[in-house]
This record gives sequence, structure tokens and C-alpha cells, in this order.
Amino acid sequence: MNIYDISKLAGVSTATVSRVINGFDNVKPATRNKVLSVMASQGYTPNAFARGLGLNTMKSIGIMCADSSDMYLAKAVYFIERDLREAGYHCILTCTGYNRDSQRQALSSLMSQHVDCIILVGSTFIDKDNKNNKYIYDASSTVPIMMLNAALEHKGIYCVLCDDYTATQTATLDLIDSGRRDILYLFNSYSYSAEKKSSGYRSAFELRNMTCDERYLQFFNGSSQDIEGVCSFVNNLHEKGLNFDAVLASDDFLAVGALKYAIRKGIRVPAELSVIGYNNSILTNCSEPELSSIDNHLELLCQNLVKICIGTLSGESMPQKTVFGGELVHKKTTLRIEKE
Amino acid sequence: MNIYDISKLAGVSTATVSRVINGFDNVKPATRNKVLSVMASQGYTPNAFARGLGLNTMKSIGIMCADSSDMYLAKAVYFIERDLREAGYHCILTCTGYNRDSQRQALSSLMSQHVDCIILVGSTFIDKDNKNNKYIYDASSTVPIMMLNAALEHKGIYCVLCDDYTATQTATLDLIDSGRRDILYLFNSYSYSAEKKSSGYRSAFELRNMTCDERYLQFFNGSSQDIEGVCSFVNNLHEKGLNFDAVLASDDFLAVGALKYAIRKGIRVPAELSVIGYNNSILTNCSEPELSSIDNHLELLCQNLVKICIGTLSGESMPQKTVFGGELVHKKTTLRIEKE
DNA sequence: TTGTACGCGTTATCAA
DNA sequence: TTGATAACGCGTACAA
Repeated sequence: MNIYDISKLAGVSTATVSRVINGFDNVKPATRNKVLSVMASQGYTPNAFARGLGLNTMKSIGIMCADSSDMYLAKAVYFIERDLREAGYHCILTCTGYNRDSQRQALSSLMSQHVDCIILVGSTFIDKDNKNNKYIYDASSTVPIMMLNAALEHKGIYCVLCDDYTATQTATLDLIDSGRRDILYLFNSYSYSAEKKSSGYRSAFELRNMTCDERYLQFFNGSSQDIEGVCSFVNNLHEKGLNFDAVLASDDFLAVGALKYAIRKGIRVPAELSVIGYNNSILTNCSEPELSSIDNHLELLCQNLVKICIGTLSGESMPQKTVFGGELVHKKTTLRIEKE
Repeated sequence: MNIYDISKLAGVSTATVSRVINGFDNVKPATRNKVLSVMASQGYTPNAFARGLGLNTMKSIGIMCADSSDMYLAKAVYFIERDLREAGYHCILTCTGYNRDSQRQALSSLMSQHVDCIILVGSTFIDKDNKNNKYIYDASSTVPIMMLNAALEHKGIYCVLCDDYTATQTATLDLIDSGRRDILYLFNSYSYSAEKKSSGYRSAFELRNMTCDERYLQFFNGSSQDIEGVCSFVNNLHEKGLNFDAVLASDDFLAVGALKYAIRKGIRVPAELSVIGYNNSILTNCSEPELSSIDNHLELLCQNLVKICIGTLSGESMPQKTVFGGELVHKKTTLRIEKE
């Protein structure tokens, strides 16, 4: 069944059928109804490939993310897909892993599919060494690139991100101001956003005229999902003589590992130890006591990203960099500061 | 840049360029090299839409899942996408939600995109009332349908699933045989696989010549991710006089809620209360003590699903129903039975 | 308001 | 080994 068959059955030309399909109003109602009924009776659907060839778009958008089974990235993908579908776009999902070559290959694979736009979810796609970002710059001259939680300044690249620097600074200040002095900062990545978080942590001490002891920034060399590993990592730090009365982690998994350490040791939380995670994921409600965490308003970020994406594709001029603030959500693993 | 431009620059016909692109061997090496160098110098990529129009495929596969931010479904999507990409397919992800009409619409949207195959992830797409499954049967006459963790017998429909019935039975037997008598079964869905689990729970009592007290099957009317809600639900059951020395839950979130109840009440786990979840997700390692859980070998299921999918698309004859067993993974919330 | 005819960029068939 | 050309099915100027 193609547009010719329909046109014959309806006794009109293919042009008229096309007009009906695409909702043009310069068709006599009687003709339109005739065509519609023929289409319905034949269960006709226009061929998407032919349409794509003519219009040079199939209204599809590529989503790249390192690992869509990661809770945080999965949520981002979910929000983005939801809003794009609402806007009539299909999403081609590609999980790239964290290897740069795989990422490069995934990008060109999407480009060869002629997607309308490519969305990079997470900050793992950009490199500190800017010449390694050439693959993104190159792509941006052909197709708009959207980045979530990372930033690159270039024509055709649009970024939406959370101010991880300030959010982490705020959380650190909160710990300091609640009386904590030895704040362990746990992290396990040197990505763009991870670096912002570390800097935010350090900046808090300056702000309070304290010196930041670098021994308190501890890199866990492994997956944060290795809870047991994180737990014994923290325990090791303790046994090596590092004293701390608070843990701030760059994601909720790391924080859960630290919390597990405390529970096993019989350390009272938050009386003796404060713990703060990052992402305010479901994990914060699973743990007992519930974990305080930084919320970076992922849904809001995604909604804005899609808005900018759609706007750009419609030819509107859109902001190239959009930054939202984060928020410290106090649950049960932090002390509340007395308001003055 | 299209195939005409390349053919002119290379001084050959479009047919020859096409042959080079598609790796046919009936091209003189000198000609091939000439064409390849021109393509490379121009950075030429064949137009995917035109190719799709001619070949009637763009090697893309539709993945439908109710909610890709659900930890379990997200993992499934991840595994499936990974293996399909490996096989040269693109994945169009569509999150449908749990509403039947949205699901129907999503399915037809994917069909209109001319995907090569449609994969239904999770058992939420099939209805107990078989006439409501017509939308799937209809689709299966146009495009192969793969189902993960659900089963429908029909030409063109291929199912890969875990034997949730036996897995749940095994877990229940394990609890009984470890001396538990009052086993609370927590569930929050009546989906295809949920029903299998409930039946499995009931069957265990028969097997031990015990009667299954229906008051111990408790439906939690809400999202299992509402941990606090689950926790107070379990607490209410207790306060209403229902005594139990074990909790078996149809997913890990429900189990975590039950565990939270126990921790808050000071009930010793597993000495006084056994808890078993389902899915063996990362949650089982986050909780303290670590949660025993049923593992349904999701990765294995997905790998097989993709194999069958690829095989079917290659014209091979593939099994329409593939069932794998589950496995009870003992962590810290269950008693170990002495081996005889 | 409707119809004709061409272009979109490939692949594949057939002939040379 | 290569080339000419007909599909593939749609959208859309342009003509009527």
C-alpha cells in the first residue's frame, strides 16, 4: 500500500492524498473524507523512509549516555525521552561506555543515521584536554549538540547544567557551620562535573578562612556501586588514622558506603558523623537513617534541555549555556543548624 | 555530497560507487581505491534515508518499556541495547507508562517508523483479558515482536522469561525449611509475572502439606519506591495483629521497606525475621544488613532475547518461548539451612 | 480545488 | 569489470 494505491482507490491524485495526510486545508471536505475513508479501510501508513528522504528528517534524535543502567543517567534519559516524544520525536539511545573511542564511534554512528540532534547525557564525553573534544566540535557543524551536565563553548553546542560547584560549596559550608571540622570528601571520578564538585568543596574552607587539608579529599578508585569496597575504603582511612566527623560524597552510592561503615562501627549518625550524598536518588530513602543529599533538579534540567533542543530545531535562537542551582536536602544524616 | 558527486569526481558510475560502498568484490582494485580516496577526501557518508527507502530497513529496532528509570527495566534496556548495537542495530527507545492506550499508541508509533522488530520489556504490556492483547497480535503480523518476562503464544511473537513461579516457590520453601512459619508475601502488582510469583508462593505450602493463609498475601497499593509507605504498611499489618517471622517481597524495594520496619522496631534480622527481595538489584548491597534476594539472571535473558531477535531477522527459525530458572541468593537477611 | 511531474539518494537489474 | 536506468514512496512546485 502506497500513496499511488490510495490515490487510485479514492479517485484522486497523489498530491491530494498527500495534502490530506499532511492536514492541508485546501482540500474540499468531500474529497478529504473520501481519501480518509480509503486510507482507514486499507490501514495505510505513509512510508517513513520515503518521507525522510524527501524532507531530510525522520524526526529522530540521538541520545548518547555512557551507561543507561546507571540510576542517575537512566532518570535523565527517561525525562528527556518523555519530553521529546511529547514533541513528536523518536529517540535513538546509544550507550557508549566511558571509553573515548567508543564514544567517538557512537557519535558518528548517530550522525550517519541522520538524526536531527544529538544529546550527550553526562559529563563523561568531554575531555580536560580540549583537543580531544574535536569530535564534538566537528559534529556540531552538522547537527546541533545538546549537553547535560557539561559545558563546551562553541557554535551549535547547547549546554544545560547544574552549578555543582556552588551546590557542593553550600553543603560543605552547612557541615562546617553545624560544627563539623574534619570533613572527608569522597569522590571517584575526574569528569567535568566531578571537578566542579571538588573545587566547590575546597572553596568552602576559603570562605570560612580555614585551610583545606588535601588529605581529606579521597579518591576511591573503583565503581561507586561497589558498596562493600567503598565501606572498607572508608574503614581503612579511619584505621590509617584519618579522623573525620563528616563525609561528603560525590554521589549517593559512595555516601551509602560511608554510612554502612558507620553503622557497622556503631558510630551514631548524625550525632557523631554527618553524611551527605549527591543526586538525592532513591537510595537516600532506602538507607536507614535516610541520607541527606544534594539534589541537582535533574528533571528541571532535562525539561529545559529539551525545550532548547526543540527551539533550536525550529530555528529559534536559544541560550547556549543554561545553569541551574542545586539544593541541599536535609534528611536524617545531618545536623540541622539553628537559625539565628 | 551524494553518490552522483562522488561518481563524477572518481570518474565512474554511481553503480560502481555503490558497489565500493557495499563491499562487493567485482570491482577492479584500482577503481576501488580511486573511489575510496574520493569518498575519504570528501568525507562522504551514504544517505541513510535513501538507503532505507531502497532496502526497506534502516536496521533499527524499537524498544518499549513502561519506565526506563525503573532500575530493573533500565538494566534490561541497557543489556538489550548493548547487544543490538553490537549486531549493527540502532535502538529507538519509547517509554510508554503503564496505561494501555499509551502503550498502544507507542506501538503504532514505532510501527510507523518501520522498525525491524519491536521489543516489549516487562510484563506490563499484556493483559489477563486476552482480547486486550489484540494490539500486540496485530503488530506481530507486520513485524516480529519480542517479549521479555512475559509470554503470549502467537506466530511472530517470541518470548524470553524467567520462571518466576518456581523461583518464588523455591524461596518460600527455603523460608519454610529454615523454620519460618508465618511468611508475609508483599506484592504491589497484578502483572503477568507478578501473578506467577504469587502462585509460586502459594504452591510452596501445598508442597509441604501446609495450608496457605491468604491473609499473608498483602497487596501494597502504591509504588514500591515509596519506601516510607511500604515501611508503615508493614508496621500497620503488625499492629493489626498479623504476626510474621519472614517477609518475601515481589521486588527489592518492598523488601527494603520491610527491612526498614524491622530496623526501626529493633527486630533482629535474620534472627527474628527473615527478609527476601526480588531482582537481586544493587539495593540488596546498599541495605545493612545486605538483603537476600531472588536473581532472575536478567543479563542472560536479555542476551538470549537479542540472539533470538537477530536470528529471526536473519530468517532463521527460532524458539518462540525460552524459559530460564531463577536463583535465590543468600546474603544477610536469611538463615542458612543446614545441609543434611 | 485538483493534477502532473520531478527530485530526494540509494540499490539492483540488466546489458555491455 | 563497468555503466545506464528503473525502482523505492513521498512531498511539492507549477500548471490547470
